[in-house]
Amino acid sequence: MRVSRSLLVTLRDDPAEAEIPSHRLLQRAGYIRRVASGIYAYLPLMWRVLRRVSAIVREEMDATGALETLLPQLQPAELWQRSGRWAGYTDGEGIMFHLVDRQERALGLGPTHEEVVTALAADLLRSYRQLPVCLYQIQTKFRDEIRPRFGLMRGREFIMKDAYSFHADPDDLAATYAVMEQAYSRIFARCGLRAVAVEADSGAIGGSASKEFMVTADAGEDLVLTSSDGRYAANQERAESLPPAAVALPPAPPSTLETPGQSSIEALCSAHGFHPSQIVKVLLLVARFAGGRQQPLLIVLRGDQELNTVKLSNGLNRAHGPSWGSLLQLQPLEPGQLAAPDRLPFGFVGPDLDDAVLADSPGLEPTFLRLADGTALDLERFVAGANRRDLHRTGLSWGTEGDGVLAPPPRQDLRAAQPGDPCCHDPSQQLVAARGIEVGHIFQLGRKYSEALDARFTNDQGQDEALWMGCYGIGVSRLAQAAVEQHHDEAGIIWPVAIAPYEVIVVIASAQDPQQVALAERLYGELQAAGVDVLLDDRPERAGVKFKDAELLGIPWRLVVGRGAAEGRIERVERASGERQDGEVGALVDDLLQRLRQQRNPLA
RNA sequence: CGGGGCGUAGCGCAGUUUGGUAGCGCGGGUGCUUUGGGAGCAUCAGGUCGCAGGUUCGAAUCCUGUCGCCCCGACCA
Repeated sequence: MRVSRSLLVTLRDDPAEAEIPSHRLLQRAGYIRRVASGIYAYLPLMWRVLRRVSAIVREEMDATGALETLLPQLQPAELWQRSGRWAGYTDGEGIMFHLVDRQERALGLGPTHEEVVTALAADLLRSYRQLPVCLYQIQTKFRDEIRPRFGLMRGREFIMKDAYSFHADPDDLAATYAVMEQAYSRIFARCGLRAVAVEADSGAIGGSASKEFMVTADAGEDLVLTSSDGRYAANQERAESLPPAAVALPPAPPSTLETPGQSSIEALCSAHGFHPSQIVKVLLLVARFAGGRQQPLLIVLRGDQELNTVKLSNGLNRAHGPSWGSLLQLQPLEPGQLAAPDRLPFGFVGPDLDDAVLADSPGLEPTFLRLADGTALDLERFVAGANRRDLHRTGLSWGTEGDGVLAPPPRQDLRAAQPGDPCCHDPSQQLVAARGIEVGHIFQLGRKYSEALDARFTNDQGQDEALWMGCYGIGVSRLAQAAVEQHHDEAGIIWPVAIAPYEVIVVIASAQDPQQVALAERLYGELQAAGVDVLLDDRPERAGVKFKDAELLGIPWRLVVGRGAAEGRIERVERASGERQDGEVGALVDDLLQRLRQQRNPLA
């Protein structure tokens, strides 16, 4: 392709709306344009990148035996009602775009395809002899994100590869899950990304085992915790760790403590010399369930620990979802929700707070659901609020009766793992925090969807049973931007060869010099004939402009035809290393072709 | 949804406090010079100042409403 004909529009200034480097660069170098919030046009250069990423994804998916399909984006509400997800995905802060057609039928734009693919499986799969099967597609997904941001990172319309596997038993599912994990590692490696697989929460999609693939980058929206020996990595939502040891509170009889205005752990510690682990803190929340129940929660944690809301939500769903409907929302209890806010001394609350503070509050259940993390329950003695303003108690303990003895709430794992915590697999290792961009997520779904949508097959015993399912996603457009986030410098993008829009750019230093033009044209033709994706910068610009653009675009190799053209000499510059070589055309090109063969597929 | 900010030429911005009929840089066209690291000079084109009401002799500027966009948070396969 000739640059003069390529609709290349680069910007000299950073676009005002872009915050992170990858978004700025993609916009500035003419790869994407915003059409509306979270909705982008992929310009010709970007489309080439996306096609190359897709090609790698296809090769690796095909290699696992998966079958490519294309499923509808417009989906009937009825399917989603059958899986039980319609309300959750469309009400309130649901993320599904939905509409009503001229016949008053409700439809949604697919944010994911479990329903459609499971309905198809129900129709097509009848016998264990057909299993396992894995279907995949590369297609645009729609999600009405609460806050789209960072360009393609969190868009409302984006390209995704999603795959769904069907199995006769859980072992076979686990085997395919392992194959997919391998395929994913290969895909990210081939795309030139440093990615780590981390244990993850399976979230709203449901299921048991789940892993996320994270591209490490400062702009990442997720916090990943890894052990320094590399044997453990997990999303913080899901991470497990050993709690750091508590500092024992010296034995003393129970007593009250004047704590004027000391409503935070820090204030308490600095005023009285406590260690945060000697204090028991109480969080008051309200959980809203699909059945309409608004349940006040009293959460007890050790003072140095933080609540992991994902663990709490999962626990609530498990214990109460069947009777109260699924958990919709978890929010702090606000004084405004109480009939008599004055009765509740926020900041001085202890685990034994009386349910009476909730009395007559409209909409709220009249009693707290009380839960305590093990770290708090394992304290022998502790400090806690006295349930009266400006007053705490010390020398408290857990038990059934006695002075200063509080009834322990039911135990549940609620604490968030933190950087610096000892690792479960080896207490001598500590967790280290890194930011990550989620580019892939694989799940063992189990039978959640097949049971809901009645996707059944006949097993080898002649019995009818629900299919076992897995699902596997890769954010294709997000992956492309994540690559930029990981590979750029001051001057612009530095594409890995495997996903670059073009592998080589031939720059004519002076388009007025017929000798330069002739040599560049010859070179351009030869490279094309050799199967190289090559750009020819034939614009009548000054050399400096073309060099800047080549760097901004991030083309891995630049061949400059300039002063040496008459002697058949050119300059070759590698974008990533900045390494320059002057030499005779033929030799430099031969060497380049060799390097390209290797760089196109680092795993080959 | 809560908090904050911004909508003025294709892009980046000034002008708004104190109302007087719109400007700068980049980019685009043309001509001359220049020609290996985002050139110089000259010249031209390009804006219903997001939109709708209102106040005023007069509104980019003041008031009301509305739409859009960005950031933080909540939220999120």
